[in-house]
Amino acid sequence: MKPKITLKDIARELEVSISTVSKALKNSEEISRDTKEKVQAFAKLYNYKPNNIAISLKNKRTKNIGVVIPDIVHHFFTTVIRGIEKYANARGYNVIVCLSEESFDKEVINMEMLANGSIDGFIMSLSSETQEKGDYNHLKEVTEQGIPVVLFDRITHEVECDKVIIDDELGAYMATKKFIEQGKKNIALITTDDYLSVSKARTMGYIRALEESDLGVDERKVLKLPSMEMDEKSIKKFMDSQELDAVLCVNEIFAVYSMRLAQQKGLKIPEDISFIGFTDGLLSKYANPSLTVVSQHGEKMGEVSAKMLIDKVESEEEEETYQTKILEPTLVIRDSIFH
Amino acid sequence: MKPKITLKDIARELEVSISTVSKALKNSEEISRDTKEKVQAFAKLYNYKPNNIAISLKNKRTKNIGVVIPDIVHHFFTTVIRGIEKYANARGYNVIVCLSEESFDKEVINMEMLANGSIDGFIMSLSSETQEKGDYNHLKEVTEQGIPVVLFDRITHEVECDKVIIDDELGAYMATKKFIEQGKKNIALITTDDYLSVSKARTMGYIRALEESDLGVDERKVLKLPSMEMDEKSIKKFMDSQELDAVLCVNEIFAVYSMRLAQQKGLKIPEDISFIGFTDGLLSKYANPSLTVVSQHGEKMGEVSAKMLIDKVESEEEEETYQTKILEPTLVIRDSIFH
DNA sequence: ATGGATAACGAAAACGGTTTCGTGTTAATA
DNA sequence: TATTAACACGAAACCGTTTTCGTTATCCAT
Repeated sequence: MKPKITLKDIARELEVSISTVSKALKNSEEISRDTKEKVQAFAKLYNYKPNNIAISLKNKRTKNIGVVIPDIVHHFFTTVIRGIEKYANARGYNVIVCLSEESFDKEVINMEMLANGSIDGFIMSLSSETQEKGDYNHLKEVTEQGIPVVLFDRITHEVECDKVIIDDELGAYMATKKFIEQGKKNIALITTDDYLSVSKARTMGYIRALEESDLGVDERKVLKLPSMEMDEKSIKKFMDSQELDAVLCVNEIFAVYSMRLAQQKGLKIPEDISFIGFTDGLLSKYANPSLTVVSQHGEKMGEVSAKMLIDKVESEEEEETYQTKILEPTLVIRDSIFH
Repeated sequence: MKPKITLKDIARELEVSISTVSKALKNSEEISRDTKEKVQAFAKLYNYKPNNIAISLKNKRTKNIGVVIPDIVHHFFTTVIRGIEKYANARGYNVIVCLSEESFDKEVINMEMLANGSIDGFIMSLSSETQEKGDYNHLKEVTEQGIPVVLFDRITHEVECDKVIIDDELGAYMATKKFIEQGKKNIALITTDDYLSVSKARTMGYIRALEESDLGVDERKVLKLPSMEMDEKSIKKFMDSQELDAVLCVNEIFAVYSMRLAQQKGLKIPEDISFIGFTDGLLSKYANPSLTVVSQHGEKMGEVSAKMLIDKVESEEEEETYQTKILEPTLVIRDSIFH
């Protein structure tokens, strides 16, 4: 086993001071050509690499960014992470991923762990429990310490920080409008309780589209589940209780499942009943029929979030000005609606 | 903005030395009750938390583990990460995720970045490019420096380190045998080139099952794609070229896609043709019909990997003894085969 | 009064770097 | 020859902890 070599080791071997070695490796003008060459050759030979931790301590910069998300086994979050990771990596940053698993306590603990010097900033999406409680003190504490935070997707307006969201209201509006244009009359919505910021916005978009049309909103056509967890019984009961010809769902799982229920009843998709979901994941692409979705552009969202965070981390000024970037959703047309 | 408070700050305010503060906070016997209470009260009041970086430098322990995987937008890797994260977190470790994106160079760069003090050990799954090249020097360098490594799923025997895999050969054997038991005669395999360790093992299991039966192996019934990337044309051509009554696929995407091809030809699943895939993801569960799969137990795999790594990191002795854990795959029966 | 034990605390080194500010030597200039 | 500037390098502080090893002061026994 050959352990890592340090500046001190090089200094000792070459009989110069540590400062000289440090400067020589940085090609400082202060050091003579001779010495520099000697030091650099020696360093290369023994594969010297500076210790990240020591540099972090000195610079008060870790080049790590903390990502705290509710779940990783959801396609959307996964793509966001990929976007963050790609962008951050290109700028020399590493990504520390922590999962809150929709739990307020875990979110708090994770943030506290990371806030003590492990990271330069946070990118996060709130757990459902946090949004339900409406308690954002852990976020406020972090921002008060001067640690930059970027909130994405599941955000709150009670914390002053940068934010990145897609226009969920618009996405739902576009989808609902599409149904209306295609002559659908009984358009249902399967969503979750309003405390989830995204569900609330999507519900509003659905309502706006219907109110703009002659159809109007029928509350019986809206199913609000307690969470994003799959709840087969409630969906089945809902689907069985009425005649529908279009269903908008806040995620792809609900959509694919309700498509199957419709198929089991012998309905033809999209002729008898059409479906649109949120999240452009594998499921949508390979479902049968393939599912039309409102794409949230997760990877783009991750990229934008990472850029905002790193820009703030690296900016000298302490501007207290925060922005909210709103990305446009797009409709990815597939076979679950008319083309 | 109130910046983080340090030992030095407390020492100055309370007019004691830094050492005294440090000891007082650790409840050292050396310090008088009075002083301890004073210090602890002050620390609590100002919410003192030790700086992780400083502690890391001192202890030469970061409490971070590096996870390097080819891709994160694959259900299997995602579940592994979740397993790692849960276990590591419970033991006070954070997880730094780096994506190689199936690229050898990125894998090398990521490892070099992390190996300079940022992490206490690696958990990784090899990129396809690395397995294709067969160049494992980056892994060897890391282990030579005394940094523990755990390889999972996509492993190599050329590196001495702990390993965690599922018995891919057995998984494919079980699946193929199931087809045979159900009277299937023309059993195809859609896999990738043998350089991917998992594909090779699965192909071997498929072959063993067939050879044990009267059927024997027909090379025309085996499709080897260049990578795990979806290749619709090749699969379509393969499926159209012959009469099959069962198909085993090395992932769920290939399986779901070929199921759809069969359905388009008017074949009934599972009566006319049955399907089994690898990876128990969303797709399998919500496909229509739902897909029978060989479950790889990703979360368990992550947990086991994390346990092995952390145990090694925290063990004093430098035992040079490595183990390979082989997890048993299980068949998750769904509607794409007879029940 | 002297010696030793004990209690309570501080100084300083160490972790591995970066960086500021000398300092000694040499060579050029007055 | 004396002064000075340039050159090449080293000492030391610093980042925030932990930890070892003193160093006082007090107290008790002799």
